[in-house]
Amino acid sequence: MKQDISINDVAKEANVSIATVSNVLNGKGRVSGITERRVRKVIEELGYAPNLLARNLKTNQSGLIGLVVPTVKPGRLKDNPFYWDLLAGVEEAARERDFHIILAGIEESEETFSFVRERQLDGLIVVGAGEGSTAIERVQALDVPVVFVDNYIRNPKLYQVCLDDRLGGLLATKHLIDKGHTRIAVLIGDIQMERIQHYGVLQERWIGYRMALEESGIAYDPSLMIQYPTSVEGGYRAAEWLNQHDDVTAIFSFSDISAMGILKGLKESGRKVPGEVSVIGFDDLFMSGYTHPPLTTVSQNIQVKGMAAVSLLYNQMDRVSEFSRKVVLPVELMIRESTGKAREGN
Amino acid sequence: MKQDISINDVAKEANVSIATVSNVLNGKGRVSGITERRVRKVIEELGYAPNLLARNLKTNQSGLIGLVVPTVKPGRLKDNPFYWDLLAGVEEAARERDFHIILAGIEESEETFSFVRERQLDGLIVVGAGEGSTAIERVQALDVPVVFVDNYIRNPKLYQVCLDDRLGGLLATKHLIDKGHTRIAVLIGDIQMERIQHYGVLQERWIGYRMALEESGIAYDPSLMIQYPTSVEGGYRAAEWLNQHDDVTAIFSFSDISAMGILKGLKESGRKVPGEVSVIGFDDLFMSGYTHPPLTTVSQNIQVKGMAAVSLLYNQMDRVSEFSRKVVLPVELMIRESTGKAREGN
DNA sequence: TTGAAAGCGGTACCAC
DNA sequence: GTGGTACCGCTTTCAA
Repeated sequence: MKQDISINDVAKEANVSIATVSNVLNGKGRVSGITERRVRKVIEELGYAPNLLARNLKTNQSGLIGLVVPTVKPGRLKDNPFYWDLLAGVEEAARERDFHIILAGIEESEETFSFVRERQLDGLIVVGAGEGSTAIERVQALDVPVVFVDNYIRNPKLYQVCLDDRLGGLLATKHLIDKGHTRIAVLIGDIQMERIQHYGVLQERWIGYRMALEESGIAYDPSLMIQYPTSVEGGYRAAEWLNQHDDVTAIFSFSDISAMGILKGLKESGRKVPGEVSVIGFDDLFMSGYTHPPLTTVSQNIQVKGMAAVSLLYNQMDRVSEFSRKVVLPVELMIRESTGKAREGN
Repeated sequence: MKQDISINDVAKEANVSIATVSNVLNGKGRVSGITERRVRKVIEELGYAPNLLARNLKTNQSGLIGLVVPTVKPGRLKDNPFYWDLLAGVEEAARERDFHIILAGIEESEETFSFVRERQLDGLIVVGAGEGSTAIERVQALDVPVVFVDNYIRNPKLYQVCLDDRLGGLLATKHLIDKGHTRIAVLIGDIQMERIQHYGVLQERWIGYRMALEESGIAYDPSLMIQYPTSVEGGYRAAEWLNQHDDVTAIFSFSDISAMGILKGLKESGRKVPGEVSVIGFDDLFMSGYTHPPLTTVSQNIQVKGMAAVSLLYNQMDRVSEFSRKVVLPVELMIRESTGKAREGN
């Protein structure tokens, strides 16, 4: 490790005190133009860079924002390209104020979030923790600015950014109904329906789904809720389910990832999309326009989501008073080719 | 901000000195079992967590690994799901030794990497900097453990992890030739061919391509090198190019991302894949099995790549002597449905 | 086995 | 305008 040049070296070289060097560094205090120039020159020459650890120790800020994303297996980040876009948005917004992003995969159930305090993080963005989980309390106990992304938490004190999921669910379902579908399955995720209120995102989409049915006078049928995981594999299995339920002509997958599994499974069974079954997803991932057939889905701008989260964090740090602590981002129906008219004769 | 409990508070509460607390924390020095128990109890009660900023300031280590990924537009991370997988691998490996990942998008040309020294990063993983770029020298000047991912740098002193790109190029091309193709275009990326030696990854794949041609006695035709960007958009434009070059029956895209653009473009022009044109990619991204048609491609395990990079970093930190500083990961041909027999009659 | 004290590299207050 | 200096919270000699 190369020995670092410290503020002392600069001060010595420039024949000033470290206080003065610190002043020119931070533009605080009064420093004469002449001195400032000299100091800057020395800084340049020596290639001095301040040690943020020291600065932060003193100021008690780290300039670090933690991004907490869920893991699947212990220690393995969830395999979803979604997160990269989110991260990109977060990074971009953080960079504007010279924050850096520290990334941590968290196993919801057990993790302690101790690194937040240990590293003196200035803010935390938590993605997708269920309301049931104790993670939320634990995070709040940290007493650090936090923004929750894609959580539905019934607490107006909390800063959150989420989607208009309900509208998304409504739009998607309506679209299917418009195409003549009445038996519409939902790949809802690996949850028990009794506990759906703990999964806000899913619940909202589900409510939207039900609203659409209701508007059209179609009865809600709980047996149409497929409780497989929101993953490619889960989608694949959902395709099998569809094969055994021939009266079902359409399926609404609550994520594009699993919709892709559905598409794949259906294809392997030789069933036509949308000829025999219509498939609609949610997310509009980068690749969703490239599946076979291109996936009809509910679109969201994930990158903007990341930026919104950081912005909310800044509000907290700046103690900006706000109208609402909750940012709801819009959704849009993206009609492509995986949905079509319902088959005749049911 | 909640006022933090410091080591002083613990010491006071436990009636010991801070040195003793420090000792039990780090398992160093000698501490009697009875004292240790008492201290631990207090730590527990107070919910004390050590301030890493302070510790790191003292020890001159940060427990942080920087992951540097390229940006496209100023401040915008490159939109490629590839990176998420890489990150997942890095995070997983880092976590094993309680390192955290700090993420930074870098605009190759100008960025100073000053944050590496400012934050006292313990290691750096740099993804995809071209040999031409000065980034490499600048990084080395930092004098911190560095691993380069997907760079080809002809410097055996450097730690690198990369793929057997040449073999990948060879395999892909051979596969096409076996199917009877002789006019095989390459979507090589947005570069000038004279400067290809600055883009090691591309160059290696390209060499593999040429080797395959040579083995089969097919002449290399420079006019078949399409110099559009390695992006969906670039691929889309490449499809237009293909439309104007009817004698070309196959295209080898140096990334799956751009292959998807090709597929899309071809489809919109009503051209059949692989009936009229065969398309082969490189990467085997998560979604490549879900395109239409499923993409034949050269497969790599990106997550393992990330883990390998961290492992190489550890070697440096531990001053482990190694056989080679370069890890070459294997590739595998993944034959799916976007490649087929060449059209009759040329 | 334990504790006092000297830093690590900065910031910021206060005196000059 | 500038400099002296007391911390920030921890690790680490070195004595006791």
